[in-house]
Amino acid sequence: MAPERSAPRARTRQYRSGDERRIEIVRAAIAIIAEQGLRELKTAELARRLGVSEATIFRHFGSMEEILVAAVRYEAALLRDRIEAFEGSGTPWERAEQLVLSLLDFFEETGGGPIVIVTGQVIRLSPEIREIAMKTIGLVRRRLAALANEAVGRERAAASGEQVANLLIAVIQSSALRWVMSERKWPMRANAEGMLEVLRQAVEAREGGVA
Amino acid sequence: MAPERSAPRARTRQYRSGDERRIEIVRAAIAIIAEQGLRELKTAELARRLGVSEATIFRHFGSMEEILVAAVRYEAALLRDRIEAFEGSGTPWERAEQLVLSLLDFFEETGGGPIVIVTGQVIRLSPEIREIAMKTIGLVRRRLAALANEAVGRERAAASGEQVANLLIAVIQSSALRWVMSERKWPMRANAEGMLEVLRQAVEAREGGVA
DNA sequence: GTGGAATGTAAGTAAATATTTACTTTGTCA
DNA sequence: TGACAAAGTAAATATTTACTTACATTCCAC
Repeated sequence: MAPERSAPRARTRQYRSGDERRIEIVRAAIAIIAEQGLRELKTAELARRLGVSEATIFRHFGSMEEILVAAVRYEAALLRDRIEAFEGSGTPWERAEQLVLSLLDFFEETGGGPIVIVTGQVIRLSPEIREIAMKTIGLVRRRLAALANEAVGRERAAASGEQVANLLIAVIQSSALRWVMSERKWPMRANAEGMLEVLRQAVEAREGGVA
Repeated sequence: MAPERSAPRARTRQYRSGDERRIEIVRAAIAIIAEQGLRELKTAELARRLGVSEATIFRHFGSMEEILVAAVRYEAALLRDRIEAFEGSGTPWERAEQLVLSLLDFFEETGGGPIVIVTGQVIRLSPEIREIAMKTIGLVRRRLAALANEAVGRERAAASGEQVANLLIAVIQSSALRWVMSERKWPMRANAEGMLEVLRQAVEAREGGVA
């Protein structure tokens, strides 16, 4: 039968451990930012989503600012783990492509959370948050640059590998942005695959190259 | 000599025509978003920047929402004009490169305003704003796609020109994001030039191509 | 099973923010 | 010149928002 007319709160309190609750809060915060934008992140909205009172949120965090820092830390850690766990197979270029696509799949799996870091949406919240975000993007960049450098071949100037890595980051950011802007209708993976195909030709041109 | 200790308002009222004032307001709004992010856009901050009272703002706009819509419209129009005015010279590919760099220069000249459209920062404010922003990006994309298609050559599948255009958009977005994230230290133009050089090779590989 | 610690919340409060009101100053044009 | 419209504002008001307090419930170690 129908539950309640419009239960303002779950009838029975949902007790959680502090750690669990903090993670719930952090994930809800990221979800709101990813789905509705930073402006819509409010304590009331957070409480509503979790089905708890606003006071509960402040039992576990001292301020909104703390929630934001924890949220960005949390997403950054997820992203870092994903990158470090990545292996891939085949040629360096194939692995670079796989990494890009794997990250985009990851964005989609996790509801777009890491996108708020990768597209700089949170960067102006505080210097601390900025640093975490920048460090994380730097990590992605270095990983891609390593693969790109291998793919391009060592005889060429190292700079070109960096530029290919920049392009791969650009593909990630652009695909993510288009996904968000299209209200998640435009698939990131398909979007990226088309661009990667073009890039592959540049890399092959370099390999076969002038030399 | 020193003006006032900390004049809370200009001693003499600054009268403007309604049209002028509305443009001032709209530009200040965009400047705040571009420099400090959407969260920092407040009527008080807007009034402070313009040296007028908050009531003045509401004489010219019915609500904050209206200001936002007007601001996005305004920036979109600037961007559209810039694209339509663009000519360029040389081969189609050279002109495509020039257009990308010209847009980045434009972002910098105008204090980063159009970036809030191109990187989707305002897209979730309202359906109306979303539509304006999407339309504008679509315009950029089509212009680049036309040039890219010419550059790639007609004998190849039309899809590839589209993909090259997507990459050019990606270069624009990524360069702009990096500029914003670096607190405007990382130069957009230099960043993009490196990537364009790599892309050129892909296009040339296509031209000379398998055929 | 009990008592203290952890978790939860209803009902606040204070500050911030958008918006309105009632009134003043300035421009303009007949 | 004077009167009407347009622009400006100080001082409210209404609402939203982050955060607190005082108390209730649940967990868990003993």
